[in-house]
Amino acid sequence: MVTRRSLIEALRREGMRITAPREAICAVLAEPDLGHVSVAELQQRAEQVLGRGIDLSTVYRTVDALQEAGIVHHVHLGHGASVIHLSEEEHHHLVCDLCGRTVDLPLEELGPLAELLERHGYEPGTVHFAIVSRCLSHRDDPGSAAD
Amino acid sequence: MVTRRSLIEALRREGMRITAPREAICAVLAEPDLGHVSVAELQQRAEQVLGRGIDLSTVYRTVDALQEAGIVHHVHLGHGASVIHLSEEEHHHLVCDLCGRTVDLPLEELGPLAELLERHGYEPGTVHFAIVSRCLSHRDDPGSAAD
DNA sequence: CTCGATGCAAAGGTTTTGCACCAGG
DNA sequence: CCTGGTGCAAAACCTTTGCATCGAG
Repeated sequence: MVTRRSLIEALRREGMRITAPREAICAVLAEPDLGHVSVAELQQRAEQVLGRGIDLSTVYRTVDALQEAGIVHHVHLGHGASVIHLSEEEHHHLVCDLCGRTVDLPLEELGPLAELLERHGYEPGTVHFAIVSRCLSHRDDPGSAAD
Repeated sequence: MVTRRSLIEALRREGMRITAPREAICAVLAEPDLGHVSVAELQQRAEQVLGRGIDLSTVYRTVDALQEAGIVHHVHLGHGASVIHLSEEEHHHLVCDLCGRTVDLPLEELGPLAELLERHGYEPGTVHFAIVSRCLSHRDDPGSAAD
């Protein structure tokens, strides 16, 4: 279980300073039902927590710091902005190439894939990834994508 | 086997006009050893074929047209620009989150995954996708990503 | 001749960077 | 204090769009 405090502790352990914006961002990331958020969403929520504005670049830099610390990862889910999620949350994504609809895949479902990654010298399990395909309602559409 | 001519025929069949830039782009896409190219690379190669400049927006629009026709797809391989590849070339990618190193996966290796996609109402087989993980030399690195 | 394609330029969205100032340790 | 974080502004990067002109059919 990740708490606001444990995230902040991790930052401190990395020799990073604890500032108000970072505390707010950590608070948002520790929200129990948080799936994955874009940097812009993270900014907005953190601003609500903090009660004042936080610059986007600050959010980007804080996310970088949290990535350095191995606490979060970001993934590019097909088109548009990337999303941030806790490294602890080991799930992956199925993304529809056309409508962007996303389904979370629990780790257990990817057993066979792990072996495949391993065989090619890639690390299974640790990193979040996205599988882009097409959902039911777009299965037989022509090739145009949604960007 | 995809040839320059077959690509152009496909465009014509879609009611699209055959212009010099499009012929050059099709010629590049038909190159036998072409794996996947970014739009910028496609532009540069097509300019060499054509012997004069082609505007980037023209390349984007031609790629869109070829996507409409179902001839090519584009994928976002993690960070940076997306890459274009022939739809016919049914392979997928393992991408290292940290260094961008890419391994091509033949379709056969993804058998188990197809069943998984199917179960979640996603279309297996048709769409190119990328699996982002970490390659051997970065397996135990901290979280920082390469963007 | 007509409509679609082109080139150019401008804008849009995401992410990064430079810099002066502020504040955590 | 001193170094690192912040906000602001500007830039970089990828992609899309508006518009006048050109050329394929």
